[in-house]
Amino acid sequence: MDLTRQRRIAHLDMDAFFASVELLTYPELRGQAVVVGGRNASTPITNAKGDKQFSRLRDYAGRGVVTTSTYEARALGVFSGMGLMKSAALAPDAILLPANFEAYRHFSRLFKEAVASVAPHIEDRGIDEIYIDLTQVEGDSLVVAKHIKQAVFDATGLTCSIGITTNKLLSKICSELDKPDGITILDPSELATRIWPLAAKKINGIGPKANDKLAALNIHTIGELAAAPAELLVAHFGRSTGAWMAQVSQGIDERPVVTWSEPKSLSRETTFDRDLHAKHDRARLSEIFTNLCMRLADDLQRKGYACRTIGIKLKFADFQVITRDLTLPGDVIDGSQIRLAATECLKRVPLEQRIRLLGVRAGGLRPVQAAEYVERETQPTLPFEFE
DNA sequence: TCTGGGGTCCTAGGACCC
DNA sequence: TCTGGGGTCCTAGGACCC
Repeated sequence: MDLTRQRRIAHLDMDAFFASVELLTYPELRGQAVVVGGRNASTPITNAKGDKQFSRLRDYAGRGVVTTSTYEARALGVFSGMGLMKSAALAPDAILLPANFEAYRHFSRLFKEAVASVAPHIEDRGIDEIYIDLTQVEGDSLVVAKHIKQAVFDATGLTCSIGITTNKLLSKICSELDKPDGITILDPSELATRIWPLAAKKINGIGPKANDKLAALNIHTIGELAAAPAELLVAHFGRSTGAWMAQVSQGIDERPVVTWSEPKSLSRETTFDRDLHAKHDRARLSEIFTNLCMRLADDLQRKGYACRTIGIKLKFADFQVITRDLTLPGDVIDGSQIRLAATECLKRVPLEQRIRLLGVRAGGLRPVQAAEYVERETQPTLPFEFE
């Protein structure tokens, strides 16, 4: 293999994925502002005449957020991550559908299989996006991109957007440039004209905090970042992040497309319908806590991992988040052992404030075949206390 | 009327060992 | 009594991503 050959990397992003899957189920909603989200959002009801009754954003009450929205809803200012109550103020007539993750996972599998039939070197980046290494794939980039998009559409009825460049960084930026249903192919020589004018936060890895810090240095675009002295960036962001920023602003990114990696942690968490108090709502909390541990144990068993570190996460009424974890002498996999370790963690948390969210995490994962269990004393099983 | 759930990676201090 | 440096593991928090 010629290692000096320039790579050809694609980033593929499904267009408004969850909302688009819902439109396959409810084609009558096409062209309308539709929002997916909210745990307690109600599924459409079909009346005696066969008409479907969709719930509207204005009827929603609760703590849910927008998981995704159609382009029509985005035009009204409704974007993912926004509280549903706030989006209801912007688009009261928008249709609200509950998230159906089973369906999304199904279509996720379908589109990834379709891409794999054209180009098998794929890195999974979540439910709705992937990187594809096209270096060994024959053919013109535009032709290959069209071929992939057609395969995805034939398998799912869904559209996607693709960016093709020499690396993951630039392809990720490019897949967004012509959304939805677009193809953007960029040659490294076009860096200054097409990438440098873009906002610095378009770089994957520059989030709200880093963006604010950059803005304070009067750096707003990728071009301004590229023009900034590396010493300035290192002084403000540290050696590693500063050097990384200097690199990516020049369009440099050598990260390979990684087709598989072992998971590092699994977790389950839940936000309550109302904030709960450690004392007054003790029974309810204990029940939820046990449930999270059991679901986590179930996830571990289903995926075939044991774990050695158990952690908990609490979010209080004021949104302060704390975590505690405990590394055990041996691997564990069953719910009651997880519950015991999580209870040990919980003992180290001050519980004066009302609690908004509770989570349990398993870290230090090992495939069950490689797990090492240690002898333990017989421990009481349920019920456990929440304290 | 605020703000979900599931992940990864990084940093930094302290313990502990050589 | 005082003085090291390096490496790894554990824990807590935080930024970021989808």
